[in-house]
Amino acid sequence: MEETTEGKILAAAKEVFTRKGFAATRMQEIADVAGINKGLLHYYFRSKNKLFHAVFDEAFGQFALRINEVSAADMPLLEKIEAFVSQYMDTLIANPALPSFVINELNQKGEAFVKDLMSREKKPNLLPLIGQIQMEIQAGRIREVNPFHLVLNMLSMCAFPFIARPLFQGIAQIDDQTYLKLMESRKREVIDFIHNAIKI
Amino acid sequence: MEETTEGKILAAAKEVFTRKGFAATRMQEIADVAGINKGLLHYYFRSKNKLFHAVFDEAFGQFALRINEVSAADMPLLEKIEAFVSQYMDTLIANPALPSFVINELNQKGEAFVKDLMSREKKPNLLPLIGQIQMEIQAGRIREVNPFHLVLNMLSMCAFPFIARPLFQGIAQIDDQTYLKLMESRKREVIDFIHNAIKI
DNA sequence: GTCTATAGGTAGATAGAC
DNA sequence: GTCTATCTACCTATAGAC
Repeated sequence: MEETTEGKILAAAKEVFTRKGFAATRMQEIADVAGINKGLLHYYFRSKNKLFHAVFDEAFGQFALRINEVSAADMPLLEKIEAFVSQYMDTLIANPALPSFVINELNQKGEAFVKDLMSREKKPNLLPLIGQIQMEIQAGRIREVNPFHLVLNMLSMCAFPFIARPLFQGIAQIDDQTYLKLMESRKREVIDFIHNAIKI
Repeated sequence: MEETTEGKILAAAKEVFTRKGFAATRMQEIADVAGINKGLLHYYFRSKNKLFHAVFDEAFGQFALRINEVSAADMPLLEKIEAFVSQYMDTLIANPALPSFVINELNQKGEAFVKDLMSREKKPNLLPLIGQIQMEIQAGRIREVNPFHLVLNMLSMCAFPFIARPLFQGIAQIDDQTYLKLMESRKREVIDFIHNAIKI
């Protein structure tokens, strides 16, 4: 992020909002992390809600963009799955707290919030990928799976380990660094898992 | 839940805490849902924190119990996977908001909270299941997969669709009932997916 | 046990000096 | 643009009547 005050605020807000969620976040803490005065937050972003939306919309837009790029790419299916898992997990390794942030807020803000989000330009579109899966099935090149569930499986295996990270780290008794290394090796594991699950 | 005042409070607290999370929950709303006076909440459970722990510990205990039952059961692996997916998803269909509640709070309460939780009697134990997977691999009865990741895959595919439910419902534009029906048919799909992924 | 009233503290937002 | 001081509202928790 830039060195401008606005940039420092956005970076700090992203850090605190993603870690604590909207309701538990205090404007004071954002100001402290940014190293500036609390009043400045309101000078740049009139309210907590507006600041939150600046952070959330950017995160969600990035998520949608990444999904759509791969979904609509001109690539053989198996390659596409490999590219998706690899790229998506790299993004998550770089921003481990992001998926739980997005999903928590979607859960808590209610239906109207989601409806509004899906009426934007930058919404995720999985139809190209689902269509491609259907074609591969009809051509007899992969096993007959439900395309919706296949996509859901792929997203689940990529994202869930990051969302449920405290749980698994707690169960397995491992530290942050070890967990992230596990996620690194996980990419290959998930790709192979999916390939074996759908091959004829 | 019982018809006693304490029972009504616990039921209401579970409903509101799971829907809004700890920070966004108001004691007043719990009292309203329970149909009682706000002061009574403090009479029965001294503080918001204590009331929260009563709800959370119960939910987490149930989760751990279910995991451990299947993990340690005396069953062939493929049967065990089938039983786990089927039973676990049934629980989630009956309590769709529970996993995101547990996981959100684990994310937000910090490391000390998780450490404390894992030092209890009722912690989840996946070692028996992982050991059994290792034995099957050594016996050459399933493909060589990383046991940790296999278990993670299974849990991910079961739980993630419920945690990310608003997202997928928004993307797919379907209502609550349709989504739950999709989850019903998903059980078979996930079981087959795993079997194909690990078979020789 | 159950209610009303209120204390005490905190957080978002604003006003105004510099 | 940036800071200090403060207003206002809300929320947890308690005190006390019934």
